[in-house]
Amino acid sequence: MTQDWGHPVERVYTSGEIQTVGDENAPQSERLYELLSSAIISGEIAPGASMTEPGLAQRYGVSRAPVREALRRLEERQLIERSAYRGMRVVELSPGMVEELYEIREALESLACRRAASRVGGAEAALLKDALASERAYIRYRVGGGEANASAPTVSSVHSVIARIADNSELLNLLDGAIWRLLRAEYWRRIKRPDELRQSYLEHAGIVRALTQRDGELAALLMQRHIRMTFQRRR
Amino acid sequence: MTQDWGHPVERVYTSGEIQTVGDENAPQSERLYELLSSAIISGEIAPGASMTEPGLAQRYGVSRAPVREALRRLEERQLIERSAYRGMRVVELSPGMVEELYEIREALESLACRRAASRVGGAEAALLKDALASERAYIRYRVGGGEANASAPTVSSVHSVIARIADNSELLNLLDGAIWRLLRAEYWRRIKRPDELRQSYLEHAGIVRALTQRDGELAALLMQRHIRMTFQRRR
DNA sequence: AGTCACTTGATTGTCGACAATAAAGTTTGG
DNA sequence: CCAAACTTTATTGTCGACAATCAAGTGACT
Repeated sequence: MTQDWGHPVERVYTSGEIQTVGDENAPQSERLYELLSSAIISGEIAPGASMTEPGLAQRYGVSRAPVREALRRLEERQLIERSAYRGMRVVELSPGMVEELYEIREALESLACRRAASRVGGAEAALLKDALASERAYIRYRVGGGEANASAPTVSSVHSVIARIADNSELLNLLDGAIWRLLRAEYWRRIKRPDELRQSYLEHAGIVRALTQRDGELAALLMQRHIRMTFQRRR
Repeated sequence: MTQDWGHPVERVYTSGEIQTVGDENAPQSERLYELLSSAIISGEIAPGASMTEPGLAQRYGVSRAPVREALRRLEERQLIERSAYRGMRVVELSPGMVEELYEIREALESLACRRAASRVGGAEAALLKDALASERAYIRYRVGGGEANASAPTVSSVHSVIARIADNSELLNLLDGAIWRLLRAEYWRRIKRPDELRQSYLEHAGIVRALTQRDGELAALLMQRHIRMTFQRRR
């Protein structure tokens, strides 16, 4: 259940269920949905890239029906947008939208902190410390010259753990949706900057400290500041 | 562009575009999506009600393809949930989930207030006052014995106006999604209680006052309190 | 009677084909 | 040479049919 911040294929805030990655007998439409969304998030399919139903159907060797369903779901998630009868393209996040998303994250993740603080027991504290530890390990690996590819150690995100401890499934959903879209813009930028990761780690550590002391207000404040800082650090 | 809080068919927070209600040459899947979602929100299709693709297809006189697409979108919006190969049913909001949604509204709508306050000019102040006025008119109508049906005066929601002034399309989207689901549970309860509407109006007025004075922090605080109160007032 | 395997039934997943639509390209008239 | 109407072409919207899948009902066996 270690979800990773680092790998584009995975969702950041997933609910607690076990996600069988290579679900063999999953419907094609589901497979396509996963495939396309990770391709979009990872940037493999560039923002603004146009795609057509027949094209995708042929590329993935299925008929148009499952393609359409996957596309409808992506559209509802606002990862793609259709212009009637003339293809559809991956939505581009304007700088303004990215700022909006960061603002929303501030609000929602502070809320998550407030909720989480009152729910932190021994087990939860351990989870938080684990997350920090794996983040440390990841930074060591990167600083040691390790590349940011699939073989990198898994980083279970502090954000993800907090959201789960907050135990608000609706909040989890929203964060999942919002962050998912951010990821696409942020993943590649972050991954190339060990110094930023380290600074981020320090802020995470502060938040975790506040949480283990069950100081929700402080944790929320630190989280808000952390997200704002993360936004400002993006050059 | 007067969006109403009162009528189940409409979405509460809609973005600025003009919504041609009876879009004649819209795809069937779109029509079905609108139809089903308003039916679900208005309670016409009860929570927990199960429905099948062939059933819906026959009922609305179309094939299964558009039905499936509409259902996939509803599923992505989490208005319905599927249990594999055994029908699908309208999701029921547990009391816990309703509380979660209210909490999220607190966070997001306070944010909307903070943003809106710094953007309030003459035009925006007028919009806010209009919203209050139409709310007053609606209450007068209800108190005067008017029934809560389609012929009731339109209430343009203060919440909706604020969200639009906040000018954050992502925020608008999230509120739309979250509130949409709340509506279903809240609409019929609220509509039957003029006293609650009146109390709500007073709180709205306070928020608007703070906004027109461009006091974002106060407006945010009042909004948070208002939403919490609304939650607590639900018996 | 209880339990297990099988059959049945209904529903979902997927496919290929056809109609509808709108954009791009072509022709024709001024 | 330009513009407007027409044709072409690619794409989307919709349909009916078939295969896959699972739940429930049926019957045989202990």
